[in-house]
Formats: sequence, structure tokens, C-alpha cells
Amino acid sequence: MKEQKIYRTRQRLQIMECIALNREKHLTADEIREELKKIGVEIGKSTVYRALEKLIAEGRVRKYIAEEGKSACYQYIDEGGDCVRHFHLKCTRCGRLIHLECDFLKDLERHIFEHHRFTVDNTRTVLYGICGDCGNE
Amino acid sequence: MKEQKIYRTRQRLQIMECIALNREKHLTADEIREELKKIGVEIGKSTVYRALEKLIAEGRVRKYIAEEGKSACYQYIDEGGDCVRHFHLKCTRCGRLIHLECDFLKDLERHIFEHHRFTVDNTRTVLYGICGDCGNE
DNA sequence: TTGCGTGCAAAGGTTTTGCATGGCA
DNA sequence: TGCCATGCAAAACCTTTGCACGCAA
Repeated sequence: MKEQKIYRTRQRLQIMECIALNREKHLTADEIREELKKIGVEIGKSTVYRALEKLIAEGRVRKYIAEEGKSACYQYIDEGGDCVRHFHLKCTRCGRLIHLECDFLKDLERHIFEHHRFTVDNTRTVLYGICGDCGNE
Repeated sequence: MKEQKIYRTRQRLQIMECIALNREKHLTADEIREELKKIGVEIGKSTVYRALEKLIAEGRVRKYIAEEGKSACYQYIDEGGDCVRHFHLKCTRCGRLIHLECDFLKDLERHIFEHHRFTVDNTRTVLYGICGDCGNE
């Protein structure tokens, strides 16, 4: 099992920059291409998908399933930030992303590790559901 | 807004029976067709999808979306039963999808609802991480 | 007889892959 | 120079839709 070198290509840097600039939103693969097109940059579809794949593997980008049937969304993860530690809840109705710092979730991690031999990675895990505001309607 | 009549056709009954027999698993639309083919029954793709759609609307079947792009899974809901809901764990190394039925997760749902006003939807939530087998290497 | 259901093929949409070419290190 | 990356088109995938025909009630 050997590590593969990762080249810093123009495309990869621009995709990364685009996501970092839009860190408060979350973009689909195609929206990333659109954003880049606005500033005169064209990048092939497959390149975007392949770049995102690597960024997710590196833990620099988080992938969301926005809505069924629709395309996935991607969002920048601030390095060293709190997001690496806490959990995320995403409302499937309004799309809001809630950052959750809570000891109960640490217990969850421990429980799953001890009883089910599985180490949860919360940089990739998102809990989907309905937030309080949407549930009250 | 008027109710639409629902006919009890051969296909619908067989699909329902197939899901009910496999209640401890969850099947994709195509797996349902495969199962039926084993006993010499052939049902068109679209029929299966359309039947499942109605069964979900009736609350007789639950749909799980483990991963975007991949096929959805369907599972029978026991009437009056305990609603054996489960969560999914996915190993990001070997790709294995683990079905987790565990009371701790019910506690998690309750906790998040009571303390954070958020209703977790376990039909589309997947916890990512490293499974025991991969972690030991 | 009415109108919902079926099944085929085709369409739709997102993501992946094959392959020749390009470019980082 | 040796690989990895790119980009195009094509393929792969799951799901939905159009339409003529079938069948439950």
C-alpha cells in the first residue's frame, strides 16, 4: 500500500480556492464549474469530480447529500477549526447546517467503538433530519 | 384532491410479499426483481418502482438512501411492530456498509430531539468511519 | 366499462471510466 | 523522464416517463 503523489495543478488549486471562498455555502460539482466559468476558467467535469474525491479523502472537503435525486454538495472544511471535532446536523427541508458540540455525541463515538468495533469519523459524517424551525410548521 | 383507487394486482402482491419475507434485510429495487426471478416471476422495472412508491406513501415500506448515486434500499415495516429502524455505518476504507440495530441510537435520536430540537432521519443518515477489520491492519 | 396498472424502450440526470494528451516535479 | 492529471466522449447507473395495451373492480 503505497502513497500516491499529488501534484499541485492549476485546476486543483482553482477548485480548492473556489470552495474555500464559498465556505459558507455548499456547491455542487456543476456549480463549482459555473463559479469558475464566471472568472473565465473552464475545467472539465471529470477533473472536478476527481479533484473533489481527493479533497474528501484528505479531509479538506465535506460532501453532503442535499436532496434525493439531486446532485451532491461539497463544502470546505476549515483546517484546525472546530468543525473537525464536532458533529453536523443538516436539515433536509431548509438546508440549514447546524454545528453540534455535545458530549452525548462523544459518548456515541465511544459506544460505537466499544460495542461495534467501528471508529466514527466526524469530518465525514452528517446527520440528516428536520430542524426545529421546520418541524414546527 | 381526490383519492385514487389502488388495485390489488398480481405484481403488487408479489412485490409486497417479497419485501415482507425479507423484512430482516433491506433490498434494492433490482434485488427485489432478482428475488422474484428466482421463483420464476418476472416484473418490469418501472412496475417495481411505481409499486414501491405507493407502498412508501401508505407507510408500509421504508426507503433508505445510503449513498447518493447508489441505489436506494427498501424495507418492510411491521404493522404495529416495533419498527425495527436501524442506522448505517460505512467504512471509508473497504466500503462495507454495516446495518446497525442498537438501542443506543434510539437514545441518540431522543437526545438530539430533546436537547437540540432536531429530528434525526435515520433513513438517510450514514455514519462514516473505519470498521474493525480495517482498523486492525 | 372505467381508469388504474403494466412493461417496454427511451429519456433524464449524475457520476465514472477509457484513452490519448498534457504538465508537474 | 516518470508519473500523475486533464478533458473529451462514451459508458455506467439508477430512476422516471411516454405510450399502447392489459386487467381489476
